[in-house]
Amino acid sequence: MSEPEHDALKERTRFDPAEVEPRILEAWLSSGLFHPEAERDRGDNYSIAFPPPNVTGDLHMGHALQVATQDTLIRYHRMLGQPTKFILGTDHAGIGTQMQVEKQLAREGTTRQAIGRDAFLERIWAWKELHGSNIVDQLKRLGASLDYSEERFTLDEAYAAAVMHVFVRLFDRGLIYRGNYMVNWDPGSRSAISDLEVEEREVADTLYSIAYPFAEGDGEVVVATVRPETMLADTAVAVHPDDERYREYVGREVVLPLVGRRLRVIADVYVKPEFGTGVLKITPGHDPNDFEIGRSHGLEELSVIGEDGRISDAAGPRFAGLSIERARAAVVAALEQEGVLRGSEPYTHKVPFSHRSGERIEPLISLQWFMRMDELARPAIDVVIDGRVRFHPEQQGRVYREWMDNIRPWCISRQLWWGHRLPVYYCDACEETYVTTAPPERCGACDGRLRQDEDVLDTWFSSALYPFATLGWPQDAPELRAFYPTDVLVTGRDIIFLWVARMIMMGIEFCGTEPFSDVYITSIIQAPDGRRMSKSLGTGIDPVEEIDRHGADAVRFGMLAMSSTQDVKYSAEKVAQGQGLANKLFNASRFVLMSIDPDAPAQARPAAIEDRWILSRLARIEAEVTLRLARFDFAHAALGLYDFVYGELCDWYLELVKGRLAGAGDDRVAVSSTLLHVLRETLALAHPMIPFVTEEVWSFVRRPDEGLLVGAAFPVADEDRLDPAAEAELAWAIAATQAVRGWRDEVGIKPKVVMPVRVLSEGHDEVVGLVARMARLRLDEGAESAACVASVGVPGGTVEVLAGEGVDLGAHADRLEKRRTGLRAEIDGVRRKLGNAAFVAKAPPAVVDGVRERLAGLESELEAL
RNA sequence: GGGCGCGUAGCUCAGUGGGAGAGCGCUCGCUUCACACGCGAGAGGUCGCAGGUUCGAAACCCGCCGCGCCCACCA
Repeated sequence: MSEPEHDALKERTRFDPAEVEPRILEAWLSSGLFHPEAERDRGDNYSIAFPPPNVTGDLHMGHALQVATQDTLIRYHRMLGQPTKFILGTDHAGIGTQMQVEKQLAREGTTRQAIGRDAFLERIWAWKELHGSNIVDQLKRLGASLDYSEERFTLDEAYAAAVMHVFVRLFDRGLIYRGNYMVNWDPGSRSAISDLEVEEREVADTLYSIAYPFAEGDGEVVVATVRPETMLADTAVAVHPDDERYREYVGREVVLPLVGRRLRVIADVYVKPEFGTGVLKITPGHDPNDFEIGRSHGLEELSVIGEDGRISDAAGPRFAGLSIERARAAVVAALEQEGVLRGSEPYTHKVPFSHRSGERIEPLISLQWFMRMDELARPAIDVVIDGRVRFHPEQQGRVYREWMDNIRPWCISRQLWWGHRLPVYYCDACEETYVTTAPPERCGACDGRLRQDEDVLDTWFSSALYPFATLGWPQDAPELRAFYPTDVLVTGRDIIFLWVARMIMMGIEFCGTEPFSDVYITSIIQAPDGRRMSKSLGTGIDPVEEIDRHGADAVRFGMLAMSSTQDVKYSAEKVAQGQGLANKLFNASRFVLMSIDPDAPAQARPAAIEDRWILSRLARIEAEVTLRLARFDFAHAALGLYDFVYGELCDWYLELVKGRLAGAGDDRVAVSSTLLHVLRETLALAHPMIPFVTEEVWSFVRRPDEGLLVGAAFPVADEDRLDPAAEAELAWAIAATQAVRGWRDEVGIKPKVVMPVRVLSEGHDEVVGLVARMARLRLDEGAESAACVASVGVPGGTVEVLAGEGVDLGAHADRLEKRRTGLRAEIDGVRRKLGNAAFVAKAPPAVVDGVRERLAGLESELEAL
């Protein structure tokens, strides 16, 4: 380090993320290290496909957590020397994006229908250009080492071609088909949505009882319903076949009130005799269960609710055009008037709502495109069973299998404009349909004009191809060969079915192999009060604001420390802890750089017991972090690092060697060498987790021939440096230091006073000097020189305090007595344990010996007092 | 209805068979020549409740109480 550098560093008493981060980021980006060349085959290459954020969205805490974990893995593997690719892409997010732009249009007093499909799509693309780069800037601020040079978008030409290719192939295989089925209709987005986009909410409704008179006029049956308005589309009434009460009714006819239609009484095992009256009205057009029953009995399927969520003309002039709520009130009033309303009671139950628009789902029969999933699911279940895909935590694999075992057809068409339009063409003149990526100009059968299907695909259909469509599939691209399959997929629990399962199915189907070997499921970050983090609730916390406040390293560390196998509340304290670590590491580094011999090489040169100790501890933390990362245990990796830096490196080692650094001669060179070595290893060890501060400090400690830390080697634990003897000695020294400090504090001896003492403790000659330094003691070997005025118990011995200046003993008698009482209680407990014959006989000898040793230690301390 | 998870210091959470821990907060002391976003020392816990297994349980088993999440077609 040059003198000006040295002086500049001296002034920087705090780590300033706002000043450092842009500089470091720029260095990384221009280094080209985020972009691996795809020149080799898969081999030991390492890749992760970052879950594509919505293109017009903002970074949220879930992203911050995912960046922290994935980028830690990516940086770690890059430092292991593996060609490493962190795949970047954004998602067009069909419904979400379209609805945002529709809202914008609404503010302008127009609609997408009014401006037309082409103009509308232009508007969305313009919107995307405006907002799309935002998310990438935010990812950079977190330090995500994504391959920014190859950013993908799910509507890119090449990506879209992959989607079309998949659709046609699955159609040709007979897995994709078109048909009239009951779907979840979202009146908000005016589109069908899949089962997975529906959420159930508790709603307080009313359960109405309605009498349906027999056609012959001899009595009635009473049905119960929470949706009286759907009675207008009833086409049957059902009872359970074994229900004695109604057996004779089966086959008879009732008259539908208000409408006058005759309905057959049918028998079906679906009906629960114990619910309500045991008679169920059947509305195949507006209820999923009734739809199934209707199909199996060949019932007519009537529809009285339109795609706008209002009563349609089919219901007749009396109710047509009414909203569901008003229609319900009107129907109930009419039923009452007709004298067939038999009762009503409050009823709370679960009702489906659209996850996207928040509106209540209308089950409707609709002509849609579906995909049969059972055939694709089978091999995707197998790869999880035989361990080729491993879930972390494991139980998520069971959740996955449970869902896959019961998988149902997927409604893949959406009545939207923003997305991949179906490669399906209909002939205007005849019945011909073409499903192809290369449609002919005109119909091959009748030469009629072709018209493309209006619908687009569910966004998740394209997302399912993400790990290979981003790498150039279906072309035989070098990137695909080099980086598919990817290694780990990191995402939240909420999209295991929506995304993870479908990627596994599609990866196996189209690439012949599962798209990743490990699935790490992250926590869902909740607001500090335990509620969901969301903008609408006002509980959201913006990761970028947190970066502004605490720095990117702090946010990353906090996220890693928070990460868990279950949902976690956002912890500002963990982020602050990360900020503390970054600052601590920075300042410790300043101290090292300003104190060491400038000519000392970075190498382990232990010249004293504390050197052997820190090298041993370093080897242990290196092994631990490595193990934790391999197990996706980020919290313990981060917190273990924190403990090492604070609890061992800074609190003890730096303090222990200050005297030697202030000295001269070869020992100063030796300790400087070791210190520099330990610092460099620590920086490299910490870099994957807190990259900015470590890269910044690295610029001061790297050799002229070395590049950025991001491209340096990850440290390997040196087992030869493990030194249990040195660890035991330092453990004693630390305990002794703390005992003496505690005593001094209690008795009120001023911190500056150097207290004369005599240490009576066998076998710690190598470290008593260290205790003296740390506890401000003067070791008085001349035993006769001063009188012993007090004694302090330390493990396995005692420290006699001698008379001296500043040694004013006040309340120490109390303290000693307190300590004695505590010791006696502890000794009693341990003796009782040893007196238990069963314990001595049955417990492992090592445990018994350990307890005996502990007793001996406690006894000698008590005796010393 | 089925499944999963959680109840440990004031708060947020580690610890999963042998001496109750961390961060934050709190108290006391310290302008110690890296850091006051600091350093040192402390206080604070019937480990949800009740049984069981074991020489030994915060941890393993059973039950109960409380909280959360996921899945599921009872109108």
